Amino acid sequence: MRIATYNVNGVNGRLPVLLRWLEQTAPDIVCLQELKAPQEKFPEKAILEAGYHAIWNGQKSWNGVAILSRLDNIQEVRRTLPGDEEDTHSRYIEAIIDGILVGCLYLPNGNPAPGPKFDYKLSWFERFKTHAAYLLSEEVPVVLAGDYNVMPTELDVYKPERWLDDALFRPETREAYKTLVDQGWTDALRKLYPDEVIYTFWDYFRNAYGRNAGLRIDHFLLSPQIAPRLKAAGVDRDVRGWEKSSDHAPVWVELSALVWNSS
DNA sequence: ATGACTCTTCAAAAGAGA
Repeated sequence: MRIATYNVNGVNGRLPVLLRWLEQTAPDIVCLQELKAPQEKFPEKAILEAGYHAIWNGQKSWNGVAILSRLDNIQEVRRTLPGDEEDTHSRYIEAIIDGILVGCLYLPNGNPAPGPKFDYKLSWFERFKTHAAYLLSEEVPVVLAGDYNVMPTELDVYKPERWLDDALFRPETREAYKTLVDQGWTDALRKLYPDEVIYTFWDYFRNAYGRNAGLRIDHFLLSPQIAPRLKAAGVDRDVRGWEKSSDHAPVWVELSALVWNSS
């Protein structure tokens, strides 16, 4: 079972890239962020023809998240993050697929910081932590995948000293991520590659991809009921080099079907 | 320290992204 997450940066503008990547790598489940499309403009037909059923939460111009599955077995649980009825951003959607609860998130960027956008980021983060703690209390297999807009440590930034005041790297943001993980989650890529430089984003400026001036901001968090099934994980780095690519690359985890019980 | 690029939209300039 392969689950992937991909910030597409415009699901219609990037559709050829998305379809090519789906065909090449054929993940079982896909979380998409930054659809940048209203609900009625989601390319459902093209996605279906590519072999995927989908649920999505669109929004005009910005945000937007979706969950795709090769099997028609998506049980939608929610399409908003609990805790603030006033929040109009489409940044969260959650479903149960094959007994796995999948949460697809697009955490706010938060720049410029400090300011109202940074406040929104931190309050969204707090709501997300509250919900994540609830999911842990359910003691079921949970995968929280998406664009967290956080570089967790200095290892995750090409030049940490340049990002100290940025909303993606400020102490408050890193602390929020750390306390989230410390609830009992496994950061899948760091678990398998504790010391490696891994990036999931390279901006469009100054040949950042060519220079490998990247960031690791797209993450997979696994609950204890599924973390032992983690077999492999990686970044489809080459996709970032394709024509008309998103500024993010897809990230994936491979989960074994069964856990070996040593007792 | 700036600005580099690319997306979106009542469709030209502007906001957002990270």
